[in-house]
Amino acid sequence: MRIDKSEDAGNGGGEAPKKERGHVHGHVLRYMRRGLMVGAFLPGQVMSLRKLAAGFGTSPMPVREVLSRLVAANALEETKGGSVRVPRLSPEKLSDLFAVREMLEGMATELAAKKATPALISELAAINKQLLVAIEKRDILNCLSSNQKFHFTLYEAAASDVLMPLIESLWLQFGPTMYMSLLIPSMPWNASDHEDILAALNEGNASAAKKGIVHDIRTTCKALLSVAGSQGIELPFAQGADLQFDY
Amino acid sequence: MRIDKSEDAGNGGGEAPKKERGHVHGHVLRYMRRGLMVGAFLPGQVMSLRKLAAGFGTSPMPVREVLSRLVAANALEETKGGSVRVPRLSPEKLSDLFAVREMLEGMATELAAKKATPALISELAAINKQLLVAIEKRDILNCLSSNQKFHFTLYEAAASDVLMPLIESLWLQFGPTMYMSLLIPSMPWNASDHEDILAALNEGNASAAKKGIVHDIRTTCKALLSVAGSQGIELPFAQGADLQFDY
DNA sequence: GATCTCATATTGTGATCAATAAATGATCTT
DNA sequence: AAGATCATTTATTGATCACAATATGAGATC
Repeated sequence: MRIDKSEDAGNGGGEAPKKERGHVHGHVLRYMRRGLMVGAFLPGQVMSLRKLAAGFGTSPMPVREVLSRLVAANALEETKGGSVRVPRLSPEKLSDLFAVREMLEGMATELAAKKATPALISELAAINKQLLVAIEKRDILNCLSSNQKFHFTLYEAAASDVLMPLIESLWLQFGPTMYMSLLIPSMPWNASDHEDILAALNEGNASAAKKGIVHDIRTTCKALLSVAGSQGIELPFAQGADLQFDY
Repeated sequence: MRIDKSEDAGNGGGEAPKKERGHVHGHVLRYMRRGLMVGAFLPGQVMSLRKLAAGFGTSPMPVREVLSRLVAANALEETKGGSVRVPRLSPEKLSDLFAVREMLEGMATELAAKKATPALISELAAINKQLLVAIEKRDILNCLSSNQKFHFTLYEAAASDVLMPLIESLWLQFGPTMYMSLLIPSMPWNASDHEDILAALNEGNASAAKKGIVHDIRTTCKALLSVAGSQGIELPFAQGADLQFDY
């Protein structure tokens, strides 16, 4: 069969729009997921199929599928009109979210600690060093990124393909709010719990590692709630409708 | 087979293609979710967009979106070719699944117990009565259905819109396997833990209620694993490719 | 000046189409 | 006769089209 795909190369004045089939939505999904965790999208922002498709250089169809999946993962919510937007979290929901995080990520940490290898620990230490640098420079993007990397490489070591998707769903949910909060000057940035966790992993003390993660999560939650209480979660943000694809 | 979502009847000799816009996929999604929990789909079964669309009397498009969401919720998995199928659970994954169930549903039960009203308790008691009847009659369908109803009305009382979706995701995952296992004669059917939970709720004893749920889940897990061990999870089933929409 | 109404534009939804890729079956060769 | 190759069929995927509902804005009315 194989009908000679041909005319991309030799075609001099190629008018062909270069069809390029094959699984675009995987790309888009990864991009959006990362974007949600790292602050490319803001709470309350509505996602437009056509705008996003234009941004990704594709048709609305793959984007529709991706948004659909993110809605299913509770990372996005749909309005009565069928549009999807980034949810705006109430302090209560944020609190619930972090309570569940403590359980799930605590469990993952415990499992991971029991399987921890020296290679894993040194990898985590390296990531934490990057995090410290990002904190030093007040670099929100790299701070979120390396913090996420630290947690997820740790949980990945638990090798539980049932815990992992649940944890990811939670991170997708609080991601945008987390980014918003880091914009506030009074928000404390620290990674002291990570040091404790590394120490616990070195000692092979699983329950101490778990305690460390739980403390880390609880501290973050308190910080988030305090800035939410002082300034209100709903900050006025100007860039509302526009996207930032350059990260 | 024809699902007949609404006014097919009134249309006399309707030649009109019956455009019927407006959110078909909600129907399909609810139907599929229930179907997964109640045994309409079997582990290993591959879902055909066209077949399903024909069954629902719609085009492949809304079905595609629904399947996409179910994949995102880990209720279905996609093959390398892009098809989606009902996952076949390994004993290890089943065990992991139920370990997480214990945590999440235990937490939900504890919260629910603290908010339990007499109305809720009597509702749960009524549902449990239906369950007992179903067990008596060895009616798999109503057994699964009322068991699911018992658990979910209990968890619903926790009023946590972060726990609920996670729990639903878990149920969607083990649903098909659960149905398979109930087909095995040696599988024990009982609802004794539910009685204990009702008693705990009546006493306002939250931790006892939690213990009851955890015990219920653990018992179910052991039963599932034992039949998996004796007969293997992968039973040969004939109806593989066909669907049963009539439940 | 505020509110209600209507027209416009933008959005999502569902259907159809073209094209790729996988699965299936048949034919040919060894 | 058994295995491999190739063609046919069927599957999903991405693009485009038509329609409906919603949101937005301007204009008129009270």
